[in-house]
Amino acid sequence: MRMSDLVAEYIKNILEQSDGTAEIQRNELANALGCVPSQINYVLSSRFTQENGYVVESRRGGGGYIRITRVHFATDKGSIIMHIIRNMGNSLDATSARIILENLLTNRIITNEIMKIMASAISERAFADVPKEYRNLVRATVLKNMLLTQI
Amino acid sequence: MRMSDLVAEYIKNILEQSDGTAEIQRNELANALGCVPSQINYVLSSRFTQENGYVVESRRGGGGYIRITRVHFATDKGSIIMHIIRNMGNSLDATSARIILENLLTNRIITNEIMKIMASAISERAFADVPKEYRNLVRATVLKNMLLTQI
DNA sequence: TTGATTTTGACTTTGTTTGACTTTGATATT
DNA sequence: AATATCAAAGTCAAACAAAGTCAAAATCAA
Repeated sequence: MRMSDLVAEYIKNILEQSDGTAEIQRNELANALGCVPSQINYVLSSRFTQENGYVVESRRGGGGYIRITRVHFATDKGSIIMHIIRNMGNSLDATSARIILENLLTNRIITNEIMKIMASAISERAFADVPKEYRNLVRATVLKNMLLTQI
Repeated sequence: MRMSDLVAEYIKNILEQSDGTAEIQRNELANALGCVPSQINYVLSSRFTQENGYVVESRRGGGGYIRITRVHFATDKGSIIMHIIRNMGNSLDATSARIILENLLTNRIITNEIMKIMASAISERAFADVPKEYRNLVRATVLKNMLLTQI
């Protein structure tokens, strides 16, 4: 079996047993499974993606950690949001973003207040400092991140 | 748990219970929590900053003390948020952002849900596609935009 | 056989902890 | 009043403890 699959399985196991959240230490885990630490990063970025419903947070320095959270989308709301995330692609222009948010509001998946926060976060104005060629990429990533908190 | 978080929590606890002001003795506290005295200074300078609405005063010598006060120059949500926006500058690293949001939550200026949305929108991962030299600029702009919706 | 995926490791960045040394204020001593 | 002593807190840089990045090398699959 591939190392990366082993790592993925290991993390999924923790998620199962803890109902959705796994907090690991990169070096420790790498050591336990007998791989280099950066392998963990590879697995996280290739398998525990937003599209698959995972949120990954981390902190460096003493007492650092990597936390993987699985959002489970059994509800209507959840599957609608995941559907959007999966179909969004990795680039999103401002107009499409607005339409997505309006639809979410219309269908009462998110509240008006939350819609406004999200809209403000991914507006053209918010990305004024981002070089043009990256804006739509960032917009997609940021929106996916925010939507994942709503499941 | 990190020593620094422990110290921060301890101080915040006192602030809660005393409605806004904590007076400690550095050596005593360090001793009680089992850390070196300068750790306290580290925590104060990294977590209880002016931008986050804390004032730290102290006195050396016999009978010395450190007093931490939580201040809200304004009492309404709007002015507190405006104060933060004005003092943020145009660049903001992930750690400072985290601390600002944590403090907004602690002081009940924003709800937990909104804190999470904002945190997800400005996390280091959300900006993975943004060239490094722009990330902190974007983070500041995005956060300001989101905070403005809360006024 | 060639393009995608995985593995590896050297190097970077971030955040925390520690301790030696300095400064300041209060109190006791001359 | 001047000085010595003691009891705080402050500073700063080095050591430590994580995680992240990136690209080369190895492997796999079509």
